[in-house]
Amino acid sequence: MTLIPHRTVASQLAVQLRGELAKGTWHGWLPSERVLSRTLQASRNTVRAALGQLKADGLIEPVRGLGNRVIGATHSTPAHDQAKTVGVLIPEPIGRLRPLIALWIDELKDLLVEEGYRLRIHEGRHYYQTNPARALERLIGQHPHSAWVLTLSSEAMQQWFVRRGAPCLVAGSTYPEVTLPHYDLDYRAICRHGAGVLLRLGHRRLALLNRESRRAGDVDSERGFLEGVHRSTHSDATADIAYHRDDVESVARALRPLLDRKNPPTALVVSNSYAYLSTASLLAQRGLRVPQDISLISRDDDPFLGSLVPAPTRYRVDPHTFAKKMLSLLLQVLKRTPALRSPALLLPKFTAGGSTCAPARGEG
Amino acid sequence: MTLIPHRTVASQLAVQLRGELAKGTWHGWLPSERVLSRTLQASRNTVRAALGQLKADGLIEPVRGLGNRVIGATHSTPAHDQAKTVGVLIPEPIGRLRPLIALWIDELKDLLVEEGYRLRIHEGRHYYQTNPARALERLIGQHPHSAWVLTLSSEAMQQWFVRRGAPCLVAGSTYPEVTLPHYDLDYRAICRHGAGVLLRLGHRRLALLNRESRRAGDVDSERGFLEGVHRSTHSDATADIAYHRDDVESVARALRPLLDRKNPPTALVVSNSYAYLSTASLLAQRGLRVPQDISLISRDDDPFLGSLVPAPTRYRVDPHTFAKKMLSLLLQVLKRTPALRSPALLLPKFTAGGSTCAPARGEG
DNA sequence: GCCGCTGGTTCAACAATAGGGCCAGCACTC
DNA sequence: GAGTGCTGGCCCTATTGTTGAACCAGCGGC
Repeated sequence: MTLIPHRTVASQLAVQLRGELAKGTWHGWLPSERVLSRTLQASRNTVRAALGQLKADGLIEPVRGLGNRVIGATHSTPAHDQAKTVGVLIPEPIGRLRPLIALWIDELKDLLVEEGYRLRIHEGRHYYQTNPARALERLIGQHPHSAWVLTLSSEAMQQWFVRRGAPCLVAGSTYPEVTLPHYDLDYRAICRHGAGVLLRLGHRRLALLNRESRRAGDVDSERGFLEGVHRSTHSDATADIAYHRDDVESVARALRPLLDRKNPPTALVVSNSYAYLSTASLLAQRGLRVPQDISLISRDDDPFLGSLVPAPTRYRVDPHTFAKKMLSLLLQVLKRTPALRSPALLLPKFTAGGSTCAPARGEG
Repeated sequence: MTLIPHRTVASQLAVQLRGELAKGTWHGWLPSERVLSRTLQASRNTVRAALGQLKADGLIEPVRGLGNRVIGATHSTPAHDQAKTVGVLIPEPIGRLRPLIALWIDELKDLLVEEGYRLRIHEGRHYYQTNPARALERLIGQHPHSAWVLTLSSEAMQQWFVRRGAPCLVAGSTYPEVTLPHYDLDYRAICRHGAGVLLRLGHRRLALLNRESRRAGDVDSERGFLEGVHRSTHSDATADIAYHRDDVESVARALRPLLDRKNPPTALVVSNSYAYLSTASLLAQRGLRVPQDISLISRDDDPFLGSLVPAPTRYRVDPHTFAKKMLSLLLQVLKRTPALRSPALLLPKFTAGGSTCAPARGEG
């Protein structure tokens, strides 16, 4: 079973118009949009959406007051028979990424196949270094994909793609002043909410175990967490932040000074579910019990968290909905639909687990 | 210029479905509306609208509780230009499978695309029930794939495929007297080796926390584990076996009687890395420390195990090599190469971690 | 200046679709 | 016989695509 590719009327019209252009139906100028709207029996808005795609392909050039000029068929539309591929940048082998990320990338791959595109995964730490220009320049020179998807992207990467003007979609948050289309979880809201949950339970010494990488989502997490604590009605509440690098050792290093204090925090919010695993097992090694001695919230979700005891209080995401949204945005990038405004962020569903409870008496 | 006739998605789907019916794609019953909705990537409402048109044409007849029956058209000319697709059977949504399994399936999918085949994933508990004949018959009637890949397959499934003679490859071990091509890890050798490692460390009361499902690989695990203990030079060594169902509660139920004994085991081998997570956190809840109080070995590997402290002693597999081997076997099945004898099993690499040590004095 | 045409932009109203939930009927397991 | 999990049938709401209209700025001819 093969899927029908272009479902919207606008896309169907674009296909049809492309065909007419190729046949040489019109010389010099296209019929006016109002005329096309009548003959094609579609509203002018819809016709304009179709014409927008042709314009993006360089087939026509609209001139205000005159009409849509047919661009010389000198080049046989190389943009059209270009290999329809999309590149995805990831920092690590897909097997080392969090399963949830692998899941939505996988699903996006399937969805793109149905649209006639192929997804190629490019993995490499060097794209994520402080000055990735060389590596990226070489990459997109070697792999002429129709568009790029950036996961876990750094600020330098995002800025490079803006400067370079290569069609791209950020899977994650963008940095201030970076105007790329993007889609992400609302980490700010998540961490603000998490702080509120812990405060309501009676905790007053909170800490966020955040990632050191300073990615946009992590910065947002930090902001949200601090907002949640400081804008609360509990002026005696304190918020600490410690940083890890996703590996066991760095989590241990981040955790140690917090726990060695005279008054250690009674509740932690942990970024990255791998780090949650490390945290939970490190606490167990120190003889601390979750949640009696310390409450835990996982900012991120992953299937394996469901096998832990107690079940982590966390924010659950459906990789399917994420992939669908990424697809629709990606198609906008690919078809260069003009009105590409990044949509609202995804707010995952809070799931109370057994890893949180009120602090021990005298501790709050 | 000709107008495009069917603009709504529902009409397009109706046209497409009519074509499939005429081709004789389906025998007896259409795929369920929910499945069609997924494969056609349209909402069930839209699919139902399309099916309504077919029903009005008398092509299908919906039966509540059963499905949409194909009327007449006893097309005995199926699969003329059969789509080159391969079906994979999995018991649960791919997101709930172990990440390592998802990884090799994903990689196999990519490899098959290069060979011109498409991989379709069919998920459902009912294919794994005690008598799956009905569900399987219906499945392969609805989805005429060129070959099938069985993961986590039960004995009844394997026997059904043998009887039915459908081209198929078992990703896993086969049961005795089932002569299907297959490829798997050598669980018997793994568990025999694991028992030997623990015995050499000085443990004498060992236990295997095995899966209840009695899948071929689990049966092999049990045999290998018992061999490892009983054929050792330590005649005082004991081997217990407890069963879990992959979920937290059943792991807890399996663990409790073992640990409540007067002389609980000092070392465990755990099947399924999710169960390893559950075990580790349940032990922590009881105040038992790994490895000082009890040693753990994970029979299975998965990326998230690397985030645990202490690092689990385990047997590591590379999903890439597994996928490559699966591809070559699958191509033999697809091309019906006569000499198809299943190759040697894959023996993963033993990796000593921090979760095993010699038993406490007086315990061994 | 006027007019009538062109594309560019915005808007509210509407229809199609997506994505749920809930129900009754059927087959299988326990 | 109770329980589970599938099926189609039906309902609801949110989102999205589409419509049809308005108004603007630019161009050419009168």
